[in-house]
Formats: sequence, structure tokens, C-alpha cells
Amino acid sequence: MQRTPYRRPGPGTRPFSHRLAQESGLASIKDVAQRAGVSTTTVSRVLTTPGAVRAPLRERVEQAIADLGYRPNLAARRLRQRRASIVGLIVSDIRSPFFTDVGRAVEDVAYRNGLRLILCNSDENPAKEQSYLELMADEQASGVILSPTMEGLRRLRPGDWPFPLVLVDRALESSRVDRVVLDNHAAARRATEHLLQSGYRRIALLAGIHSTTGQQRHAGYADALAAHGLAPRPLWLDPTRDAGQRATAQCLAAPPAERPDALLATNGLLLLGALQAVQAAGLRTPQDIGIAGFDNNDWTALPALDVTTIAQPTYDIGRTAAELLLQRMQDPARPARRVVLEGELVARGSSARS
Amino acid sequence: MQRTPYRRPGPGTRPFSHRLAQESGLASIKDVAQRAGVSTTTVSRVLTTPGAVRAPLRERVEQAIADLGYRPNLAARRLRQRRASIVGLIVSDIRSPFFTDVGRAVEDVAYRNGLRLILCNSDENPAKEQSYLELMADEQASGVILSPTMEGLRRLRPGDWPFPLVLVDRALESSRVDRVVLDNHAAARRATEHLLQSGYRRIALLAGIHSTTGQQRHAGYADALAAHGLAPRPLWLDPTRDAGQRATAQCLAAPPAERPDALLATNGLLLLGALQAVQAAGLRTPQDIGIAGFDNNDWTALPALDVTTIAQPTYDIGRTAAELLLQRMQDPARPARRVVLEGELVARGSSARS
DNA sequence: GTGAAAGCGCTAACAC
DNA sequence: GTGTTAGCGCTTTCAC
Repeated sequence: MQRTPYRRPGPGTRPFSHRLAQESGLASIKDVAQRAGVSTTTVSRVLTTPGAVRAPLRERVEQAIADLGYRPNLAARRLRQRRASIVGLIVSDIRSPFFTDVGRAVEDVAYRNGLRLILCNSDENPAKEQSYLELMADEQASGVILSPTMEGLRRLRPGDWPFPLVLVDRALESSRVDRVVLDNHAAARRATEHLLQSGYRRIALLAGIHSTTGQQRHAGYADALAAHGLAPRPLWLDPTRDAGQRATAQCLAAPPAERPDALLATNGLLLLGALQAVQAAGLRTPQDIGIAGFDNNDWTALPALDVTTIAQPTYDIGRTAAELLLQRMQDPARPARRVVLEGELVARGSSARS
Repeated sequence: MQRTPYRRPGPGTRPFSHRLAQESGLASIKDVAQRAGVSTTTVSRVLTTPGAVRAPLRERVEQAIADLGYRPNLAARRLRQRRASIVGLIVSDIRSPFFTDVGRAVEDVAYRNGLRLILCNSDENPAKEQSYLELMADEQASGVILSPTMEGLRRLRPGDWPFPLVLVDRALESSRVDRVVLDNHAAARRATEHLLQSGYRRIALLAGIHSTTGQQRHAGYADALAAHGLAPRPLWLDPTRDAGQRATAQCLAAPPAERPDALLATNGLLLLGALQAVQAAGLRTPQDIGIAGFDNNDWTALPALDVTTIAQPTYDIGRTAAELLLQRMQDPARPARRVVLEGELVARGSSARS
């Protein structure tokens, strides 16, 4: 592929290249060395090892770098160092607001630390997830942040991959890997108790079927109900709006005495679907039916909806995961950490019957 | 940094490495060549040039590759080829649903074509945008998809960068660069005409101040009003929910005869803010005030909101941008293309007064 | 503290 | 069609 000759962009943003090396049009470390009258070793040291080169020489090198508009070739550096300053983020779908926030946080931390973020969507497909992990190995990534599929999680062994791995959102209790997760059990229990306090008794759960979080949230929900001698009514669903809507509509079609008097959705999409069905059925919250759900998405606060939610510290989750990764990169030997963050119940009108 | 020895993950997913090369623990092309009894050139050809090596030899090489679990070193390949299979996506903030969708589409296309997606958030900061573009140059990216800041757009010249560039969402009429944009003028005009048809006359516009899209949408809105002899009432705002909410609340505080009878928001966040303020003021749509806005976010369809929107083909925009980039990579000489996609008016209850 | 020299893993001329 | 050889740009021993 043909390449236009490289020019520092923008007028005066940075010094122009006065001289160009080789056919590539780019100055190399050799050109810098030559211009500064030193060896390439010295240039390299100025670039990578602070304090290794004495001031007068260092300044000459820095001048040459500036004059030539030199920029190090990352491919060469990586080939030599056998490691790329790249972080992979593998999630099921970046369009999920939860992962969007996480991704943004990870990118912020990565950028501040001179790392690039490669984004990967696994679509809950273990094969695609595997393929992306292999890609990251090929890239010699410095680390990967992964929200694993159920199968991927089951299959995962420490040492499988040549890079440190941090799990987000989904993990097994037992796994000996760095990870940052929500206290799903407590959050779901808290939300369920809140609905119980509001006087609801026939509380149905819309739970995502593909993730450990769905299971853990189900457990918290079931425990809260059990403490009141009530039976759980879980609906295991694809975590999509449509699935939530269809399941809810079906629920609501039951005779009034049997149908649930409240709904708890384990993620934002299911919550949206549930609301859609409830409103389409002409039911009002909180009188006719109570509603609460995970993910405090911005629209839930609209007065016309006023939906009770569990707010997840999404940005914090991503930031913490990235920080764990950085720490692990610095100290590969340290014991695995499990960071558990708390969800916050945001009680709003949709569950305020009492 | 210490590295655990590389092992193909998962039992039986792919053949294990039987032999390990050098200290790195990874088989190199040399090991493959040796095992197959050929030169490294032949191995390289098997890897990169289909049909260049005859069947018997090729099969021997492929067997050796499988036996050793060989994977090519991308850094070495890039160093040699002076080009990385990397695509950069630079947007203001991936958390904006518009860019989330675009990003997802770009990643899909990239993955199918063996390209990695590096994600960058510029935060509307021209310096950060510039820094990311330089990063992409350092990465020897194959191409970049950019939603530029206003200043970045003004500064941009063809040939500035050593990679093909495709603009999304924001571009100047004149710029001679591949780009895919919405017909903002037509979309805003259409939405405004729709509000006029519903009988609204004092239509205020909440317009994002940082982007060309805001300006173009303002022009479409103003033209529609002018055709009816009406004066535009633009509010130029930071494109955030809070700004939209504050500005709307202030608007609504005016005496009834002066305050707008309809609001048009030029993006999803401003629309959300406007709704928040309208509902908080106890006003009903469409009776007390009409509402319409850009970005057909999923929550806008909820019966309790039922907001009229302009749906942007967000995924298509991203997909098209990625495809333009691929085509440009194959043919650097071809003339720049400008793809204009149409928004679709989704008329709902919030504007149905007539 | 600085330089000379080797080599990371791969591909692309160029020979045969 | 296949092999030999050089070298991409950088870092890292190892001398001095």
C-alpha cells in the first residue's frame, strides 16, 4: 500500500522534520544519533532511561530529536521488548451502557499510562471470546480486561495466557484471578427487601441467563423472599429489551390474583422491556405494579418514569479493573485480588406504594 | 516484566506447542522452517501468499505450524511491512449512544477484516485529539475513523497524516476527505416542519455548540421556520443533559405568551434534559408543549414518554465509514467520497397535538 | 557514562 | 517454485 510521506501535522504544533531518513520518510534513531554525534545506544537511553545520560549530551540528543521530528517506531520497540503497551478490553457488547462506562474508564486510565485500548465485542460467543484472547496474545498485549462468557469462565485457568488478566463484572467465587465485581447478592437482596417493605409480595425476577451476575442476583432475590417465607418467581431470559418485554407481557396476562405485583429486572435492558410491557398494558406504577431494576441509566430518573434502580458504580468498576491490571503488570507475583463494589439503591416512585 | 510461558489455552482447542523456541517460549518462523525442512521464506509464503507454494511442501509447512502451535509475531511483521493492521476510532466520548453504536459497527467490520480497533476518547479537546492522531501515526495504523472537534476539522489538511482518514458525523462541506454524515439540514428541517404541522409556532431549538452537526441542524430548523415567516429561537448549549435541563427550565420560566410552545433538541442528551425540565415543571406533552429530538434512543419509545425523534442510522454510519476506510486502503488514489445518510422522522405522541 | 555489536522475527529482493 | 541474504528500528549485553 502506498503511503503519503509523513509530515508533522498542523502549523507549529511540533517541529517539522528537516531531514528524512531512508525511503520511509521517517527519521530513525540512527538519524538522531548521527545528527547529535552520538551512538544509537545513547539516544535509546535518553528515550527510555531517565538520568542515564548526562545533561550536555542529553540535551544535544533532545535537540536532534526535536529537529528531526523523530518519533520512535513502536513495532521495532515491541519486537525488541517482546511486549506491547496495549490493553485489550473484551466485553459482550460495548453498546450495553454498563460496558460503555467501563470502557470509558479503562480508556482513561490506559491513556494516562501510555497504553492503547483495543476494543473487542464477544457477543456472548465463547469462540469469539477465545479468538480475541488469542489475538491479544499475538499482539503481545500488556494485559487484558475481560468480562467472560459463562463457558469461557469455566474453561479459564491461571497461566492460560501470556498476559495478566483482570475479570470485570463476572467471576466465580473460587477463581484465583484479579477481578472487580459488584456485590450482586447484596444488591439484589436489598432491592427485593425494598419491594417487600413497600408491601409487594408476588415479586417476579427478570434475570439474564448468560451471566454469573444473573445467577448471583437471583440468589440475593431468592434469599430475601425466603426470609419472608415467599417463593421466588424467576424468569430466565436473554438479556435483551425484547425478551424482557415479551416475558413481562406474558406474565401480566395471567389472572390478577396470580400475576406478580412487582417486577425486579437484573439489568437495564430487561428493565426497559418490563416498563414497555407494563405501560403498554395500561398499568400504573407503583399502584398497579411495583418496578425496580439494575442499572441506574440516565432515563430512569425522568419524572414520568421515576424508576427505582440499583446504581452500579460502573465507571469505578472500570477504573479499578484498569488499576488492578497496572499493579499486576508491575508485580506479577502478588496474590490475586478480588475487589467487590457495592450497588446503591436509588429508591424512586415506581416502588413507593406504602 | 516476567512472563508466564505461553501455552495454547483450553484443552484441545488447538494443538499444543511440542517444542519451544528460544527463551521466549514461543515457536518462531525459524522453528517451523527447521521442522518442515524448508527455508523461512517458504514458511512466510505459506502464511502470506496463497498459491505461492506447491501442495506437498505447503502441507508439510502447515503440519509443522500446527505441531508447534506457531503464531506469527505481529510486531516483527509490522516492523518489516511498515504497516500495522490497526484501525483507530477517535470520538469525543464513547458513552454517547451515537458513538457507541458507531464504534460497535466499526469493530464488527474491522474484526471481519483482520483489523484491530483502538478506541480513543477526545472529549472535544483538540489537543487530545491531536495527541491521539499522533499515537495512531506512531502505531503505523492502517487507517483512522475520526469524529473531529471543530478546531481539528478546521486545521485538518489532506496529507497531514500517514494513514487514510475517514470522517464521521462531522465534516465541512468543502473538505476533500472520505466522510459519512447525516443530512442534518434535511433532518432538522423535517422535524421542524412536523412540529409546525402540529400547530406549534414558538419552537425553540436546543443545539449543541461544539459540533458542525449542531450548526447544520440549526440551519435546517431556521429554514423551516423562515418558510413560515417565523423567527428561530436557538439555544446554544454544551451537549449535556444538565445543560439541556437548565436551559429548558429557564425557558419555561418565561411568561406563557412568550415561552416556547415546542422544543427541538439536536441530540439525545439535550432531549433528555429537556424532557426532565418539562416534566419537572408539570407540563404535559403534547398539550402543554411539543417535544421532538434527535437520536431515537431506546427509551424514547416507552409509552409513558412516547417522544418524537429523528432516528439516525447509527450502525450504518459506522459500517459505512469502516467500509470507506477499507476501500481507501485498497485504492489510495481514488477520489474522496462523501456519503450522506438520511435521518428518519419517528413521529410519536409528544408532538401529536393536531 | 558511553559506544560497538548482536539480534528480536519477519518479509522481500534477488538468485537459482 | 524455492532458498539465500539482507535489513526493518530498536534495545541490550558487554566492553571500556
